[in-house]
Amino acid sequence: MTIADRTPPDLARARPRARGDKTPLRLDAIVDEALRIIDTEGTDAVSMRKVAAAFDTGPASLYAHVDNKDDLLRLALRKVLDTMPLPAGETWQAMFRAHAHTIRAVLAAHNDLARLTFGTVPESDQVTEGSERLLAAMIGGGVPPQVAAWSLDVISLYIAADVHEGWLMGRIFDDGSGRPPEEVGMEYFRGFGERMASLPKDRFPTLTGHLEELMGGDGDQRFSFGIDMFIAGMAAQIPPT
Amino acid sequence: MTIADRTPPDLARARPRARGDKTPLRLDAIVDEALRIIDTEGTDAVSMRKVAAAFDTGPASLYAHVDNKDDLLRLALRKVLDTMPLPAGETWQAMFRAHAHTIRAVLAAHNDLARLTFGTVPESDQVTEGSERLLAAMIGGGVPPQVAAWSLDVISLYIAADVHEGWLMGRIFDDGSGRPPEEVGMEYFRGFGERMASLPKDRFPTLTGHLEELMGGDGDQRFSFGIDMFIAGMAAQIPPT
DNA sequence: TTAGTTGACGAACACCGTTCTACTCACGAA
DNA sequence: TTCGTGAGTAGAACGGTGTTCGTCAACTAA
Repeated sequence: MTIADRTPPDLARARPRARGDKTPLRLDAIVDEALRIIDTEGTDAVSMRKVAAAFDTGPASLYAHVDNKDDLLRLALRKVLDTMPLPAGETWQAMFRAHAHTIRAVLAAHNDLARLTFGTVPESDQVTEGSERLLAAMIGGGVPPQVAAWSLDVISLYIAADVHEGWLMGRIFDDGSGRPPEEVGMEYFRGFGERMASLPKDRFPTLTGHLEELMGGDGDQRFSFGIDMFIAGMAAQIPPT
Repeated sequence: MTIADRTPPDLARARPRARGDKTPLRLDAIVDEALRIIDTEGTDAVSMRKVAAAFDTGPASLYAHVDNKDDLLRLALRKVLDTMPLPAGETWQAMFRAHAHTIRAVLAAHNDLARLTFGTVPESDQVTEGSERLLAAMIGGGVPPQVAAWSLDVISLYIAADVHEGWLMGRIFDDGSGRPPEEVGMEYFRGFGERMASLPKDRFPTLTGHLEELMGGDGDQRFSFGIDMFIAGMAAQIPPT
C-alpha cells in the first residue's frame, strides 16, 4: 500500500434497472454485500455467485456494475479506507504511533481485507489526507524528508502484513471443531512451546535459554514493538540541532 | 513466519507404486513440480491438476502423497527454506542486515512463495539454526533479550511482505501485452507521478512539496531503509555501558 | 502363497470467474 | 408522445478449481 491516489468522485457506474418486484441492483449495495461477506467469512469467501445470491440473481448481473471480482474487492477496500480517521498527536512520534495503531484497528475490523492493500495504491482521499498530515508532522519534527517519505510506504506494508498474519493465526484457533478459540489457541501455543523446549540445548543454547522472551507477548505487543523500533530508528536519523 | 520448528526427518509418506511404463510417483518429485510452477508462474498457478499433468496422471493420484494442496505448498516452502544460508557478520547489526537481505533474496527467487510464510511456523532446521545464530549475536551485542526475541518475528514478517508486494508490483509491469516490463513500469510510475503532481497544492502542500522523495527509490532501497530503521531502533534500546 | 493394505486413477461432486446471448426497460431525441 | 437504441438483467455455458469416492491392482507381511 503506497501513497494514496485521489478518490474518483462517483462510485456509481451503471444505472439501476427494474427487476420485477426485486430491488434494482446498485453498485453501492453490491460493494456492501461483498464487505459483509468479508466481515463474516473473510476475503476468500467472496464469490460473485455468493454476492449475487444476496440479490436473488446470478453472477452475470454484477458485471454491469463492476469489471470483475478484483474490481469489486478494490471497491470494498476503498470503502473501508474512506473511514480511516485522520492522524493526531502532540509530537510526530505520538502521531505516528497512534495512527499506526488506528490503521491496524480499522483494517483488522474487516478480517483479512488488509491483504488487498498489498501492491496497490489506495484510492482514498481520506488516506491521502492522513498521509499529508503525518508527513508534515514528521518533517516538521526534524525527520529528514527522505526518511519521512519512505516511512509511509514501509509502515503501511508492515501494518497490512501484521493484520493479515493476525487474521491467519486467528483462523488456526477457529478450527471449526466447535471448541472455544481460546482453548484451541492455548493448545496450539502449548504444543509450539513444547516443540521449542524440545530443541537440543547444546545446538540451540540461545533459543532454548530465552524461551520466555520468544514465546511471550501477544499480537498487540509485538505490533507495538515493531512500530516503536521503527519510530526509534527514524528518530535516530534526526540531525543534532 | 515465526521461530522455526524442527524439520521432520522424513519427507516420504507413501511408497511409490508401479504405473505401467510410467515413472512411479514420489513426493519429492511432486514437490519439485509444484516449486517449478511457482518459479515460472507464481503460487496461484499451482493446481493439483497441473501438477498431476506433469506426471501424466490426474489430481486424485497426488492425495496418496499429500493431504491437500496446502500441504503441498507447505512442503514446497520448506524445501526453499532449507536452502537458506546461515547468518554471518562482524557485528550484530551487520549480521542482521545481511541476513535480512539474504532471506529476501532467497524468497524473491521464487516469485510469491513468500506469502506462504504468513501465519506459519516454518519447519526448517536451517531456519532454526539461523535464528539461533542471529539471536546469539544480538544478545551478545547488548540488545535486550526481549527486543532480540521479538525482532526475529517482526523482521521475518516485514521481509515476507516486502517480497510479496515486490512480486505483485512486478506483475503489474508484466501485463501480458508483450511490451517490455521496463516500458510498462515507466508508464505506470509516470502515471502515478502525474496523479501525485495533480494533487491540489493548497490541500496537500507537504505531499506535493516532496514528490521527489515520495517517488524516489526502488524496491531494494526501500527495503534497505526499512531494515536500517529497524536496526537503528533496536540499537537505541541497548543500555549505556 | 495368501490376505490385507494402500497407491494409482477415473468419475463425479460442488464450487469458481467470466462470457455469451436474449429479453426488455429506461432514457433521450425527434 | 413516440420510437429507437443502449445497456441492465439474467440464464446457460465455458473452462477452470480442490477434493472425495469407489475400484483395481501392486506391494508387503505373515
